[in-house]
Amino acid sequence: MDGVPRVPESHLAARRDQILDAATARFAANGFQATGMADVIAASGLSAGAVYRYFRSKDELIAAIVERVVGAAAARFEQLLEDDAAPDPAEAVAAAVEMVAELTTRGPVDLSRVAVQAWGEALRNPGVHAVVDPAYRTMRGYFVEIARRGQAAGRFPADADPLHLGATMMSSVFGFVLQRLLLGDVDPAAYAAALRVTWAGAPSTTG
Amino acid sequence: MDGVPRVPESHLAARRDQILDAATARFAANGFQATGMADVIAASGLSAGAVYRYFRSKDELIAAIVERVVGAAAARFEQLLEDDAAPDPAEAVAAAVEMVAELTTRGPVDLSRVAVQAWGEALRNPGVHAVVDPAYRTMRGYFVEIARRGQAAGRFPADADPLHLGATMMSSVFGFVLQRLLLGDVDPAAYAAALRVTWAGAPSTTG
DNA sequence: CCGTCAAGAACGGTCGTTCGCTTTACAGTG
DNA sequence: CACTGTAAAGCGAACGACCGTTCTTGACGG
Repeated sequence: MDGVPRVPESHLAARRDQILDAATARFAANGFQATGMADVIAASGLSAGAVYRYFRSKDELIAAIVERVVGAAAARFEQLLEDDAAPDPAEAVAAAVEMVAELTTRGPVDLSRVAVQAWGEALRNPGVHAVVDPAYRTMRGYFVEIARRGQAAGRFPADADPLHLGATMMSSVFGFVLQRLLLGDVDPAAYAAALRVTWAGAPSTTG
Repeated sequence: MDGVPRVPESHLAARRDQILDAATARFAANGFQATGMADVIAASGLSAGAVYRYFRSKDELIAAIVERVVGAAAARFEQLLEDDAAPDPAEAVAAAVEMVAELTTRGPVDLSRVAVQAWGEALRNPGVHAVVDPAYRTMRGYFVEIARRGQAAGRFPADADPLHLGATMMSSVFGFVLQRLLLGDVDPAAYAAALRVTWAGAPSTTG
């Protein structure tokens, strides 16, 4: 019945990535809403029909891109926890910032620009929020765990709230990304060094 | 000859504010680009022609709104500096977060939602960036000054970079705003308390 | 020769903005 | 204080452009 003329699945995935890469570049440059599908389609090198074969709507394309960007970052943080190393809070925050800086700027497009656009989009687009929320919760969960261990080691008061301690660590990452993009004069290494200074003050039982 | 029919200037300003208030509410709810002028016009209770009498374009309206929101916050930070009090870095950061939390949520619309939208918009709209950049530079300047005084008081190493120390403090504010909106489980008082814990560790020469 | 993939013209709808008209409110006048 | 001239203030239908999406058509491989 089916004459099944199938293109190798790897080629389909490559096409999908081709669209995602092109759309990521355009969205990073011009935001989600201000970028038209015609722009994305032209950048992808394909046709409108082809793009709509792989993504049913612009919203689905946006969600897929946000998922790829914040999902990759969340995966890195999860890996840090599974490695089961127990760095100082100071070291954990500084290393996380350096990791995010490297992760977002290694490719041809600055993925942190997409992340900032995703923040705004998540406030109005439930589909994007549903992607962003668990990803950032995972990342913050890493810091919350670091905070708990810090409490166990006597670096933080035992009665402090680990969730909010973790939230302040998470802020160091968000704030770095934002200030680097908006103000342009924040250097990853210098920022990480400053973090090590400000977080190093807490008393430690191990040294 | 001229019957100069002038409406009192206060009435003109009131109309302008009426438009700004309505547009702020719509933009806070739906973002700048995804909100149409028709939506703004309907919310303002005026007509298209009237709105376009006070603002020459949507971009000008957006810039005016962003200016009002981030400008008000920047003014508060400038005032803190002029008061010439020299709080601990810990106290300065915690108080700043509580001030921003109160400032953005006191009115009928959450202004921090507009701020997050402005971050994304500033990445693609030079006019918005030109408004956002100096405002946030002013706010960070407050923290940089706090960092300098902290160094003078021996709370930070003398060879640390005050700009990046200030940047990490600024991150505490950005990160609070973002996590409260995206994750929804960050409490201002508890977050400020956590900040006081984590920043209190640095050695002090005065106590 | 069937089914898949890609192409791109075309679609209805919505966008930001304009413009000609009406209404409003005040200064001058007697 | 009533009247009137005049320009600002307001209105809203209408505009061209562009939006995201669909659909017809053709090419190609099994």
